[in-house]
Amino acid sequence: MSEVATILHADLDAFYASVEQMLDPSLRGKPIAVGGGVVLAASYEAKAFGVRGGMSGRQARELCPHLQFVGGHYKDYQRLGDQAIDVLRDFTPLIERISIDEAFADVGGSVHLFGSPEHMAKEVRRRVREEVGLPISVGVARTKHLAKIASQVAKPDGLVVVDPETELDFLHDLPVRLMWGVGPVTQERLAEMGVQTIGQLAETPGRALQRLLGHAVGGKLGALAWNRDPREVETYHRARSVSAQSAMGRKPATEDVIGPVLRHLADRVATRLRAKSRAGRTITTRVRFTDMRAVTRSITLPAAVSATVILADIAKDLVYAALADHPAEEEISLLAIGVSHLEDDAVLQLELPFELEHEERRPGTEKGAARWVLDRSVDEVRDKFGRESVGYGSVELGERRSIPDEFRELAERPV
DNA sequence: TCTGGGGTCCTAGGACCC
DNA sequence: TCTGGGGTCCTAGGACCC
Repeated sequence: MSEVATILHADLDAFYASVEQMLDPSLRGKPIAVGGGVVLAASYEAKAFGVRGGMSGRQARELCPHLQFVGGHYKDYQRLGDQAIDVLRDFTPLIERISIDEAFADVGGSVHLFGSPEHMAKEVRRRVREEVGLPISVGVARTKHLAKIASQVAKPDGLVVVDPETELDFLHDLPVRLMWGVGPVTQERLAEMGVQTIGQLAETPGRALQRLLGHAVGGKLGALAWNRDPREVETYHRARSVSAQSAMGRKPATEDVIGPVLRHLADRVATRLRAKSRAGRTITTRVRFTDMRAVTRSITLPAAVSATVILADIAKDLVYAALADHPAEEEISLLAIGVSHLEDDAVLQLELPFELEHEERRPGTEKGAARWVLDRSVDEVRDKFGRESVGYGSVELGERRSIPDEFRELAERPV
């Protein structure tokens, strides 16, 4: 086992809110939130009032009457997030980006160039502050799990280095909620057993944990509590599914609502699949009712699909199947489409001359091919003239969506 | 004036095959 | 006729992450 702490976890603080405060100095020092109906990010001044991400706008305003909601500069989020991670890249190519504002780095091979990991962490923080203008917290430790916890402990705008000699002292007094994989439900289940800290978790017999939390979760948490984390920094990652969803507040479950929304979602998902030269065999839809209960329906096809119209047609069948099983529900609050079981799309990669050979793989045969050709030309026009130049579903929607499409793209991971 | 959006992984039961 | 076990795939639902 490596005895040196070489893993960095860097995490921009209150990211969207910090960007807004950087761009508009009049917002600095004030409680602000990015979002509207729901809080996407809150500044530390707002967090002091108990405002948290994911909270409804109304609830946030009750907690913090002077809370100021600011519009999202979505393009800037992407640009500045990239810029901050690029600072990390100056120290090592071994970067695992987890999201727009967060990444692991293994600097073990860079010590002879740049000095100790702690020194590099300080440099990263200094440069991100000076060159990007944003606060970033960094944890340094021997494992990813410890580094991630360390950066959380370091927030806001701090640095925590976990000495390999004192790892268990660091870990065992912390609440279990800080562990990767412990959410509200698991925290509550553990609390019922009297387990509040990671140290108490480590003292709990593995069998009891697995009985309470299931084989996988119980085993994983037990290992982490005993400070065994075998994970390495992974620089390459491929998506296993692609999905899109649309919350609708409260709408009647009728064709004039469902049709346009599903076509729009299918368009988003299928366009992204084709851009990655991928297609998927399993189509999943989700319908959420007004009381927040949700049902899913899925089907696995013999061949992978990426054509917009085919996806929309299948999704529609699945949604109506779900609704047929819940005849009492007259209103819905969300629709979603997902595609998984992804494959590289040979047709797309080889282009037209080889298309006929592969046609039989696609449901609908020659119709499928014709749709694919149409979809590709739409993709090309949009590449040249912008997404809105060709409408599909979105035009019919004819209303402003609460979350702009640019923001949705931010959640995308590299292919 | 309402609870966003995009992902990963796990579990459990059933179908089907050997 | 009843009885067994193992493996794989599919479907529905959940917990969790950012």
